[in-house]
Amino acid sequence: MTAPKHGKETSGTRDRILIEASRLLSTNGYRGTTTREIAAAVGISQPSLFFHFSNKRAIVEELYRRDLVPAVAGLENLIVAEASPAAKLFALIQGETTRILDSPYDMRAHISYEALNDPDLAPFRELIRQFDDLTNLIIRSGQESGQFDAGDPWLAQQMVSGFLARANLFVLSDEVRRQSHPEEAAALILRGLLSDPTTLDEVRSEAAALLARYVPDVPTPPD
Amino acid sequence: MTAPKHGKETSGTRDRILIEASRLLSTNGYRGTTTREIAAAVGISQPSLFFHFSNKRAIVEELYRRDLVPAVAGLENLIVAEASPAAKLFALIQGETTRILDSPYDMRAHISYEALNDPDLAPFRELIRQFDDLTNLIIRSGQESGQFDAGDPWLAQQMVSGFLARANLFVLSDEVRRQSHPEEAAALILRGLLSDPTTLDEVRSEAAALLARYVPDVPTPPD
DNA sequence: GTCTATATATGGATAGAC
DNA sequence: GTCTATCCATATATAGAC
Repeated sequence: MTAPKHGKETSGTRDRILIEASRLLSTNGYRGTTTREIAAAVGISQPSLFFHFSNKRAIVEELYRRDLVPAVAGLENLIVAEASPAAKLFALIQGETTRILDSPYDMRAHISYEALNDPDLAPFRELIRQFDDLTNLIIRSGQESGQFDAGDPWLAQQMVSGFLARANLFVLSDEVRRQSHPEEAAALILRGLLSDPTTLDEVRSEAAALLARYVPDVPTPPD
Repeated sequence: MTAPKHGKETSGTRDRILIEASRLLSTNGYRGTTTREIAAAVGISQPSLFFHFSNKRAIVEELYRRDLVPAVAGLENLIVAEASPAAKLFALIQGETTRILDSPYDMRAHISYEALNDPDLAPFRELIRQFDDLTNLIIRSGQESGQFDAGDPWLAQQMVSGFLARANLFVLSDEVRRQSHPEEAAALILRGLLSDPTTLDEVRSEAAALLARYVPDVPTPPD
């Protein structure tokens, strides 16, 4: 298993497989991406893939693990923090957008859930559901406290999740500004939700403090 | 070609193929959906598909044509209408969401663009780009007139497009309310954009008049 | 308009050498 | 850790009967 001492540098080839696979999977879909294509992109022969991963599904599994586990962990950290719902939601949108933009993997694929249709990947579909539920929870508590306008919390959650899913597409664009866009996106959505939009600046600074908490641990893959 | 007299009732089997194919394509992706599966869902043998469509790609082509052509046509109608940018954007979000919810086809697939990766489907990718550009145009003109807050128009457009793409996913949910949600979604986004949120009700009624215009023609497929 | 039979290609994964 | 050769399953599409 060549366990690394310093937490980084897992294998080299293995990481390159994940990166190239994420791009191909996002572009051509799960069954549309062949192991030959992945191998060619990495620069090894097709059977060599199976030294690093037991099968094609295992590659996707690892990608979703690296993408979703930190996302849910970060959101859980936000939930339990001491802050107003608006600040939590602001930090969620800003933090998630930043995380997506900084990720070495191209996770556009997860927008469509196509790869997740495999029954073996059901646990990850469950993680997405959990993420959506927690987002919903923040919105509802904001509505109950009066900080958010009344309205269907489900719809507001779809708006947030829809934007975050879209953020995975930003990797394709040269228009994205890593520095300002995550915060601007959060402000745009919060303005739509806040009962009193003039409180946006308070929310923003409260969220800035919270964001320190939104630094998910990098999980150690068991494979 | 058995040209229909009354505009409806194209073929029967052909329509059923499109409906079942849209579901399967959205669930399993383009290359993940086999012609055998589609045929089985329709209740015919696999080779019988090729009587109605020359090949698998032609099915996807027709689906995207039926989905995207009305969408762009409706948006173009809105653009040339006499109304404020905010009213146009409101009508766009409400109208598009309604159209998506009413569509007989499950177009979740187009969220990921996966099927569109085929070079032969490039024209439809172009249509999506056009739709996004027109949306961007409305937002920019609203910012220039001062009706919308300053901010990156690209980001605001991504928010709108992200939500509309997400709306394709609503077919999976039993939480969606066809009547109220399209309008509520439009209001939520507009509140985030308007310089003066108190004008939302004026915008809403201006949009209601516009929506009559947002009734795209059903295109006659050439195939 | 739908069927059975089948040609032909391509994909995931293994065996075993180096 | 990577290679070549190869097995076996599955996919699209065609041929031709009914």
